[in-house]
This record gives sequence, structure tokens and C-alpha cells, in this order.
Amino acid sequence: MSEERSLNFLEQIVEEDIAKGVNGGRVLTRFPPEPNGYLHIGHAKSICLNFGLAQKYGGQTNLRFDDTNPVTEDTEYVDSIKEDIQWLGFQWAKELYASDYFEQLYQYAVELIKKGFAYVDDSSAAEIAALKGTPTEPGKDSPYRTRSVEENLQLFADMRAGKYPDGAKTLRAKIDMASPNMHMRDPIMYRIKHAHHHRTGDAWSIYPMYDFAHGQSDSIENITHSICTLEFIPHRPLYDWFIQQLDIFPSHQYEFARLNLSYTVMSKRKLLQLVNEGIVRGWDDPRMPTIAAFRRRGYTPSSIRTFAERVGIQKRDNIIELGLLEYCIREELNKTAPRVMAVLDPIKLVITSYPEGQTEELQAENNPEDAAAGHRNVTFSNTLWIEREDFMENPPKKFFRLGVGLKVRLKYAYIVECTGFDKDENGNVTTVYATHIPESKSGAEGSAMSVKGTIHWLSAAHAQTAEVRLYDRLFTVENPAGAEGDFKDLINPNSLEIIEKAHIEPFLADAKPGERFQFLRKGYFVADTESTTGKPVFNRTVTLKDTWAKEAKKA
RNA sequence: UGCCCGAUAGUAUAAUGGUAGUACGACAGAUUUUGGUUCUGUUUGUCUAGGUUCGAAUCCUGGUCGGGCAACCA
Repeated sequence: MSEERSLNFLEQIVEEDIAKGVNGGRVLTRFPPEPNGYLHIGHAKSICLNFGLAQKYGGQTNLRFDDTNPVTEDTEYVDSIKEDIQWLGFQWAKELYASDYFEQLYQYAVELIKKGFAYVDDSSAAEIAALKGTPTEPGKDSPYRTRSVEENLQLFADMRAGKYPDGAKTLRAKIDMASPNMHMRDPIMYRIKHAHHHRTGDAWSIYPMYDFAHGQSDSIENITHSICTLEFIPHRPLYDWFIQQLDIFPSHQYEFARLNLSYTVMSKRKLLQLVNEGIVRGWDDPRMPTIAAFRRRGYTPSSIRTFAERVGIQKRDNIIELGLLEYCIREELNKTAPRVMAVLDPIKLVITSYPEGQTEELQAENNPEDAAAGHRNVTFSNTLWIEREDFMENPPKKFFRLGVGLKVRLKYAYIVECTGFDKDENGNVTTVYATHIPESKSGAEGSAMSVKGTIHWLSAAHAQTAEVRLYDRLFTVENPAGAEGDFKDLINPNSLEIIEKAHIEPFLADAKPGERFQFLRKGYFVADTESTTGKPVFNRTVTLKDTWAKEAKKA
């Protein structure tokens, strides 16, 4: 299956580099998360890109944690990130940490001081900001910019030794306060933080800024293609500057547009807020756009990889329609998920012509898309559960389900004709009555007779119950991040609907967490991580396409 | 009023100086014991104004629009 696909711009760069013999044709990429949150679907795109590129061109990929800010980072995040990458189906060559390079980075800083390219600044954060200028106005030199090399060396050593409180001093690169690129206006290389680091403990009282760690970390690892998102484009000249002054391996950075998905947010800060404020039930709440959430929701690794492939790689900003992701998981689950019957919003259907107490076992197909999936038995009786929405008191013309006088096929069973119904004091339909056509039994000759609709059902006396969680989009607008005001005001109040007692086929009560099914006509579902034999819980991964719902909405 | 990045159907993404194609969506139809799947068909696009060229989505110039950059965050 060698489908002809054109190369994305990064693949073109890599192929050109290989052709030209750059780095001896070697390809080494890296995925560099900061361990300060869970990975989301946008990271999945980056993971697929970095690992996929290396795989395609015979290279490897490192996992490097850019852990330069101890106050936001935690090993919980390290563990979740590793789990998510492996779940997606990728394996890194080396597990590395920017914190592994702290001593090396310190030596680089000393070297830059000696070369006159860095100085210790006593200015406060506010003073630094004031002298920084603005995008349209040049900045001004700090009064500490002309300190001698010896003094800088001594002060920097004292910073490391912990002689100064947080914020008292910084080490800055001496570049150009008038540069049109703000990142070149004497950027801070080191700041004082008397903070406990998740790996280096209390060994350091100074920590490098990301900008002083990232490029050199790539260089130290001999990364050939350092791929990141668009917002780091203006940082690239700075990374190149450090590499040049230090005369170390010239790793090159390339930037692509990050993934945005409609009806959700992708910033770790906002996701953390949703978690901390209890708006969702945690990082892996199936409504979240995190990889952990998609896993719990029933998405497969391959569906996410396919999605990442289909969204493409480019440099223009984009918002991908949620529908594409849903298409990717439906496409896979249609082929693989066993079909079962579950009634989520039940009303009773009594077959008055079928003897009370009688039952029979009917053969049900496990998957029409997969002949090897085989068959199972379902129990039929005269009292069934059917979906409330499959009956209408006053059905419109194109309603192919139950209404008095209408015929419908009960999947795998008989064709029945509706004869009447009961309502309770609130006017809600409670029971529907019908007679069956004995010769229309599925498999029998008479089953060939045509009816427009087929509905699913469960024998009331035999069905088990389960909790079913129905998820919908987390936000009410396509681009909540781009809207004015507080993004939390745009949360969809109906993003989670819990059905305490849905009816399911008996064998489903034993479903193991992670097992996926198609609930016939209702969607794809997965047994939740909290699911137990005593109390099964199913998450709806995605609905089926529903052209009737669309039709009904029009009317 | 600085610097940087970008602009192709509704959403994405190809075409790398030579017929604007693909996917998802939408719409219509066929098939169907899931109003699912599958199949067929239809619809919709090169931001703009110049220039170079036999020929421009592609190269050049100006403009417009969108995004990024002024954390001791990454």
C-alpha cells in the first residue's frame, strides 16, 4: 500500500539535507516537553511529527524534558508524558533532561562572560522591563552592562553559591538593546531561584532560562532537526547566536503551526485551570483534549496518529474541525468494534401476541464489517426495552420507527406492528403495545418482507444495567481561546450527561475497562477505567453519524 | 508606528513556472435487518493591484488581512 503522498515542508527539508550530506545524512529529532502539565492533542501532532520524521528517514528521537523552571514542574507530569508517548505507539531513543546539562550550561555561561558576551545585572524585573523598550522603540543599556569580566565572574559564582535572594541579580547576554528583535535585547540567561527541583533537588540556587537551555540542549544532543512551533521563530536568532559564540554543534530549528481544535482550548494554563477549579474531573476527564482524556474516552492510538497525518504540517495558523477527529475514530471503530444492543432512554414495548413467559435465543451478528467476528445469542421475550425516541405519538411522514399503525423490524427478531400505548399522569409515554408477525422472524423466509425501519431492543427481564456517560463538546463556540472575556463563560453546560441506569446486554456487565463496543444505532462506547463487574460504566467515545437527527432538526 | 511569520473551496491540505487536485463537511441519489457502513454524483477556492514570462497559486514589488514578539514562563 504505497499511497502517493506529497511531502510536507519538513520532509522536504530533511530529504534535501540527506541529499546534500548534511550531518552525514543522520536524522535525530527530539520531543521536548516541559513537565508542567499533561500532554494534549496538539502535542500528539508534534510527537507524531518528530518521531514519524525520524522513523521515515532511518533516524531516532530523544525524549527531553525541558525542566528549567522548578516551581511549575513535577514528576507526576514526567510520568504521564512518558505513558502518553508510549501509548501513542512511539519509543524514544534516550530519556533526557535539560537539568542533566545544568553544569554544562553553567560552564557555557562562564565562557560567555569571559568572552565579554554576558554580564551580571543588579536591576529589578521592573527596571529591566523599563529599559527593554517596546517593539517600536529601542531599549537602553543597563547601568551594569559595563562590569568587568572579573567582577561578572565573581558575582555569577556568588549567585550560584546562593549569596543573593531570589530576584536580586540576573545573568544577561550582552547583545544589542536596540535590536528590532526583542529577544536579542540582552536576554536573561540565568535567574536566582531558591527552589527545589524535581531532579536536582536543592543543588542549584540559579536556573537557566529556557532560551539559554533549549538551543544548547539540542546542540549537546547533536539534534539535526529541532522542530518547534511558530511562536519560537523570533527566538531562533538567539539560539543561533549562543551556538555561534560558544562554537558548538549547530543544531537547526524549524517551526510549524501548532494544532488547534474547534470547540476546545489547547493552552496548558487554561487546561490546568479547568482541572484545578473542578470544572472537569481531572486531566483525563474524557471531555478534555489531553491524550489521557482521549485514551479514557475510547480513542485508539492509531486513530490519533491518522488524525495527525491528515491535518498536515504547515506554517499557517489553523483550527481543525472536531469532525475530522471524530471521522478518524469512527472509521477505525466501524471496522473493529463489536456491535451490541443497549437502551439508554427506555420505554417498555409489550408484544401482546407473543406468549408471556416464553423466551427464545436469537442469533446476532457481532460485526457486519468483519465476518470473522462471529455471532452471539440474545434473548427475546414479550416485554422489551426500546428507546423512547423510537416511538412517536404523532409521527411525521418520514419517521420509520414506531407509532400506532406503523411497522418496524426488531433487529435480529420479528417485525412488529404498533397497536397502542400508555401514558403516565405527566403525559409521558410509558408502554407501547404491538403484535408480532411470526413468519417474519430473522433468518426465516418471511423475514424478507420489507419494512423501512429497524430498531434495537433488550428483553426487560434479562437486561443488565450500567452507568453510561455521554460527552459533548466542552465549549459552545468554535474558538474559545479567541473570544473576548473569560473562556470559562463559554463552557458547554451539557458537556456531560450521566445515565445512571441504561440497559445493556447481560454479557456487557463483565466488560473490562478499555473494551470498545458499538451500541447499535447509538454510537461507540468504551468501558471506563472506573468500570467494575458490579457497576459497569461506559463512556461514549463518539456518536454514529445521524442523518435522521439532521433531518428532524430541519423540520 | 519596528521586526518576524503567514494567506488556495466551509475546514484542512496538494500542485515547487505548464490541465487547480485530495480529504473531511454540505447537498442529491443507490444499496442496507444500524436513518450506521459502502457506492455514485453535485457544489464551493488561488486575498488584492501591478510587474516578469509564451505561460504565474507558484517568481518580483506595493497594498490588504490574520498571527507572533515588550515573563527573572516555556
